[in-house]
Formats: sequence, structure tokens, C-alpha cells
Amino acid sequence: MAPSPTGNLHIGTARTALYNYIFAQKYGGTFIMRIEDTDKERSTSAFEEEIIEGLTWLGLKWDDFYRQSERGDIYKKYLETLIAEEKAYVSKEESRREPGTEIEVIRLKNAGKSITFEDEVRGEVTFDTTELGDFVIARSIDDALYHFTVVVDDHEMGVTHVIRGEDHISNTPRQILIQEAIGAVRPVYAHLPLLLAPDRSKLSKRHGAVALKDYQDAGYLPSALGNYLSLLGWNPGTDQELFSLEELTAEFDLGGVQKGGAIFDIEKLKWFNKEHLRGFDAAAFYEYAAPWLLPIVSEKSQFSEDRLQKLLPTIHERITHGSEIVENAEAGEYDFAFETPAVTAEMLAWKNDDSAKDALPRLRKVAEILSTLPEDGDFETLKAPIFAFAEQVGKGEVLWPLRVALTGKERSPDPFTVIHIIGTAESYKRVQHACDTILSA
RNA sequence: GGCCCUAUCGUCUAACGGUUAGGACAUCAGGUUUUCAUCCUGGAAAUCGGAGUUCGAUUCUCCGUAGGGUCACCA
Repeated sequence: MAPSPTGNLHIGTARTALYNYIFAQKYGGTFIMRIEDTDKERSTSAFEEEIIEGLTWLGLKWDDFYRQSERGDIYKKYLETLIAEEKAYVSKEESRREPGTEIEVIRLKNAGKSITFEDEVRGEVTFDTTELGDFVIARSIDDALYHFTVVVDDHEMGVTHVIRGEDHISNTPRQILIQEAIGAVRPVYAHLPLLLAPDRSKLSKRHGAVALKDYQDAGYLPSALGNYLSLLGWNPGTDQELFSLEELTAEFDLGGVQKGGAIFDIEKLKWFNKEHLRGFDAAAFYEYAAPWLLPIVSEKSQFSEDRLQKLLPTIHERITHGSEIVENAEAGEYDFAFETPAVTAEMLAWKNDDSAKDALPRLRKVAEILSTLPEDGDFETLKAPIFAFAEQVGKGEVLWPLRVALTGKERSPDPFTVIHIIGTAESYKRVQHACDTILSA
């Protein structure tokens, strides 16, 4: 894998890295991380750090690590050889980067022949290299350019398979020309379909989140993101969609790679994340969710660790990814667990009721039942007597006003879950308060 | 514009000449102990167009059309 530290780690780059990693794993090969930082003006260590951090987060482990900026002597040696063999030459010309400055670039002699190579996903591809001309391979003898460094490194490092984005397909013939010049063996090429934005153009910043970091920060799980990314442009030929990294390694093959570009669909990613989250037990989910939730609810008047623990399962069931917890919390969706809700009389009326007054006797009865129940009863203990009453009088007629009395919300978890979270004493208070509200309405 | 690549439901995709064109996400409807969520069931939804080849084309060929990539002293 050969990312360039000249910008945020792109989600497409992450996918390419993933495919490379999986492929190398599957065939017992060596996964090489090679930082392509030959452009000194654009490369930064912060971006390099982001690449390393991001791919590590995704679960990728490389066997070898190189930086092209540390390999100048090797490139220089190859350049000198090519010049000595008259396969390349020094050309004195005006700098394009700095007009007015005279520099000596190195150009490869190009006979302009037709190059055909076998692409593992696309089959035979042919290019005419004539219009490339004698292209520049180095800014100077000490400053080799991308196409040259890549070919030299692939050769030196014994790279057998080049799996990269389709945007590189037209670079391939010129790299083959360089290979032939330095006497390198041609690796196997596989050009992956591009990741597209919803408008089918190349996925870029103007389409929103394209950095791996954006998804990390939004709380997507590396396993879910990797799973989704793996299926964007590849499929195992079965209906299975949920994969761990290990399973992917076992199933993957280049033959299952798609030719056409694939639109990155955030909705499907959310589904994958939810599915991966499903496997979390309470402790794991606590660790996942608490950092998102705590800053928002820890100052609420009735906040306690106990309530937080009991609330978490309902959140687990409802959210797709971490930042959604923040959205919901900020919208007040979890307030019922940590503070007394504001309730209005009209909300307390069930749809079959004429007014909230109809609900009054039912709420009083529930309050009475509540007063007999243990504060820390389990879900079934709390539910049984109240539900029995509800079945007698009418489920909606009892349960709706009860739920609203407890939460003050149009939508929330069911009343038994809420009672379980806040305890019977607090529940009793809230129901009594709802009764007072009805009376004073 | 030149060159290259691509083309199945809205989206990701399956179907290596013969299927009622399958699955998943999203969506819609109904159901499951009130609302939300979960879960279950069901529905709607696709082979870009035109010629060929063939007994038979989603599948093979050609031509269109559309989309994309690339044309650096970036990677």
C-alpha cells in the first residue's frame, strides 16, 4: 500500500489499503506500507501520522514500512544507470514550478510503442504511449518523481501485485515503460473501481465526509466500516454481507471485484454499523456509548451511574452510530432518565379519551400499584401488576398516559422500561405530578 | 477534446446463453403487549438504446448513448 501524505486519509485510500491487506493475508504475502512523500512541498508528517493511525484503527497491520523520502540514494543510482545507458537523459529547460528558473530535469526516452497489460479485474488493456513523449521521471538527479520511485521501489521490494484505484490505470503504461528501462519484472495489476459520490462523480470533499477520520469521529466501528468498504466493489458471490476482517481474508478474491464505480451510501454504512454494534454486550456498549453521552447528561439533576447503566440498553437498540447518541441527547430524548419531565394535560389523554380527565383514575390506580412495588425490582416484577391492570381497563388507556407522565415525550421507550430505569419512587412522584397537572388544567 | 474504463431495482449487487431476473440497504403496507425502537410478514422497484450471432440473449460482437477516469517538473 502506497499512500501519499498530502491530505487527509481518504475513505477510498482506506478501502484500497484494506483490499491490499486482505489479499496479502489470504495468500501469505507481505503487506508493505510505503509512504509516498516525494513531493516535499505537499507532504506533511501530520498527514503521515493520520494514515498510520487510521489504517491501524481499521485493523490493518503491515509487515514492512518505508518512506520514499528516505530512499533518494536508491533512486539516484537507478537514474544514473539509465542515463549512462542512454535510456534517459538530462534536459535543460525552464522550470514549470518556478518560471524563469533554469533546471535540469531527467526524461525517459520513449519509443512510443503500444503497451498492453493484463488487468486482473478488467482483462486486457492497451494504451498507445506515443503521446506521452519523453516524459519527465525526475526533477533533478536527487529528486525523482512518483512514477519513477514507484517502479524502482516495486522492483527493489519485490512487489508482485499492484492493487490500486482505477484512477491509476492510465498511469500504468508509463510505469511499464520505466520497468522495461530498468529491467524490472512486471507485477500483476488490479485496478479497483472508484468510490463515487451520490451524483456519480469522484467522491471528494465537496460531497461531505470523505476522510476516514470523519467516520472515526462519528463513532463508526472499524469492523463495520471495513465490512462496508470491502463490499463496495467486491462481493463473495453469496448472500452473506456481514463479515469480520478474518472472514473477509478467507473469502476474498480478485475475481469478485466489480468493474463499475460504486456510490458510497451512508445509509447502508449505518446499517452495517448497527449490525456490528449488535454483537456488543452491556459492558462493551457502555464503553462505546458513555463517552458520547456523559458530557451531555452528567450534569442533569437526577443523573446517576445506575440510571445511565439502565438506560444504555434502550440506546443500544435505537442508534446506528456514536454521534447519533449526541444528536438524540441534545434533542432531549434521554432527559426522562435524568430529570423530571415537563408534562401537559392534553398530552396525557390517550386517543380514545375525551380529555386527560378520563386518564386521572387510571393514573391514580397505577400510582397506588407503584407504591407497593420494590424500588429496584426487575423488569418483569415491575411490569406484571401494572400490565394486568392495563389489560383489565384498556392497554392504551393506561399505558399511554403512564408513559407520558413518566417521560413527557410523544415517543420514548415503554413505561416499564422507564420505571425500571428511574425506580418506583421517582415513577410514583411523576405519576402524582401528572395527576396534579390534570386537576389544575 | 484525445486516450482509457464502465453500464442489472433509488443504492450495493447475484444470475459464468435457457431463472416467475435472486439478495441486501432504503422505501411503502400490515402485524407483534399503547408511542418510539426491535422483530415478523408482505408489496412496489432493474437488465441504457439499436443492430447483429444464436433455436434462445442481462450474459457474446458491433454501433450509438450516458457516466466516470486520465492527460504535471502531484501522487
